[in-house]
Amino acid sequence: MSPSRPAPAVSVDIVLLTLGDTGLQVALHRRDHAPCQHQLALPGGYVHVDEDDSCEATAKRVLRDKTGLEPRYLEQLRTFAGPRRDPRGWSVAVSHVALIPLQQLRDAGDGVFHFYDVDQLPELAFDHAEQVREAVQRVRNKASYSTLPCWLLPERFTLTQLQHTYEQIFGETVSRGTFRSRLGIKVADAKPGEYADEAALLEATEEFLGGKQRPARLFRINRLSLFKRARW
Amino acid sequence: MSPSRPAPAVSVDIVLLTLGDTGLQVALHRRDHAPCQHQLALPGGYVHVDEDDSCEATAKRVLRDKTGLEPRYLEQLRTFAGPRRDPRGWSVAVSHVALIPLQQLRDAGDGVFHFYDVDQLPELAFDHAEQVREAVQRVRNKASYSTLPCWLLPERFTLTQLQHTYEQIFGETVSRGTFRSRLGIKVADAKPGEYADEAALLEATEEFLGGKQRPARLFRINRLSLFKRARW
DNA sequence: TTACTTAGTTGATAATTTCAACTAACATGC
DNA sequence: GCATGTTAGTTGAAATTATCAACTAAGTAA
Repeated sequence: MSPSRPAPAVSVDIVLLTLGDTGLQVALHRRDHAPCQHQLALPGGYVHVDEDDSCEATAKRVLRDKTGLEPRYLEQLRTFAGPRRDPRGWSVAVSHVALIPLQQLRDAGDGVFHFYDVDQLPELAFDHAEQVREAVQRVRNKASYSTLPCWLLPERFTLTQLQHTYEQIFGETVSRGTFRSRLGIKVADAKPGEYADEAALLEATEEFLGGKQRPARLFRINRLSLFKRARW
Repeated sequence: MSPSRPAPAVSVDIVLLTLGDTGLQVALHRRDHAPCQHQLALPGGYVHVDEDDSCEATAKRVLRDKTGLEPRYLEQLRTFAGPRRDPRGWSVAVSHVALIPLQQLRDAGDGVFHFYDVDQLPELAFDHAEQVREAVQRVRNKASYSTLPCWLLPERFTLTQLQHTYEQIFGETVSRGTFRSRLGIKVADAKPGEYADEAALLEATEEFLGGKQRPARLFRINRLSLFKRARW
């Protein structure tokens, strides 16, 4: 039983976000071909049914081809579909959010993407502006109750760096005490060899980032953790 | 520029949940045709590109055709895709969650669906069991911080009915005081004509459900509201 | 009128959050 | 060495918020 009507085209789009000096930025490229030629657009591509095992696999392949990188954080955002989002007709775009630290993108060489502040978006092709808006909303919301912002930093980072990341995502300062208690960090309580207690959402390493003051402990994260929420 | 490879088939699946005596139940039907003939499956169907304006529209059409109903709550869950979920090859299923009160389903006539407790799922066709698991997880999680359970009740309901709904979703009792303060309900504080104050997440009506005791005020909901969360 | 049942409110207590002040660890310059 | 500056990390008292048992309210039934 195959569908009796024309199947819509299926593509995968990626809202690749990173943290620049001015806050969250999105990676865009200028389209070479019609439709929407010369317009700014999200990276994306068609599913290769002979090659890709899932839409996430398609997203990873597209990013690998464009940047040589594999994002440490990648999640499906939502599927955008309809008759009018692409002038060629009914289409389906499985949209994803990827987070990659800016330094990693710089190290991988550039020229492929232009980065734009998510709060000052230029005109975009297709429904890509809507995809970016939803992605940013998702990231801001998730940042408010989870350790998601860690994926915008290098693998090891200090608590102050992480706090600044949260502040840049929210666009407002957060209290240092509140921030640390939210993460459950109590370095000193830990027994030798384990520097994060039960409640800690980050993994403490033995390394320190020594600058021109007291060195700060470097932390690491393995999986997304959620902040404690009210019970019933 | 059309894709140079075969396009995967795109369908829409719906995890239709309702509240039975024993808790959350999912609507399943037995498949008439191959593949997975005679197996239990979620309602779903192919996108009609000449008819549907979006995947939500496809979902609504499928539900209308099967039940004659339009769900008051419908949201996209996630898109499931890959080469192995359907024996016919690479496929894409845009999965949705729909909530409909049991009474409404009963009134609409039945026979189409069988209802199964979500915690005692039988074997399902394709990856439908995974879709149900994710949908239930989403609903349970969202119930913990929002008024989502309201959509499992008739349009007007009492606070006690709503509390029982939360309890059935969670599978545990909740304190009446905690429950009411979470919803910001303070009926008496309201000025004449408005029975819900600023903080209230429900809209109070002027009607009461009189049983064999003190009548309970009926409430209504217009949009999903989120409980207050910790500030930064 | 009394007893019973469920609806709705209240407020003292318990738990949690917040933040300013404190201590710690380094560098630098005298 | 030692004072000073700067950032890291901790502490705990005060402020806020959550919780639940006890109370009041409004109906039915006998």
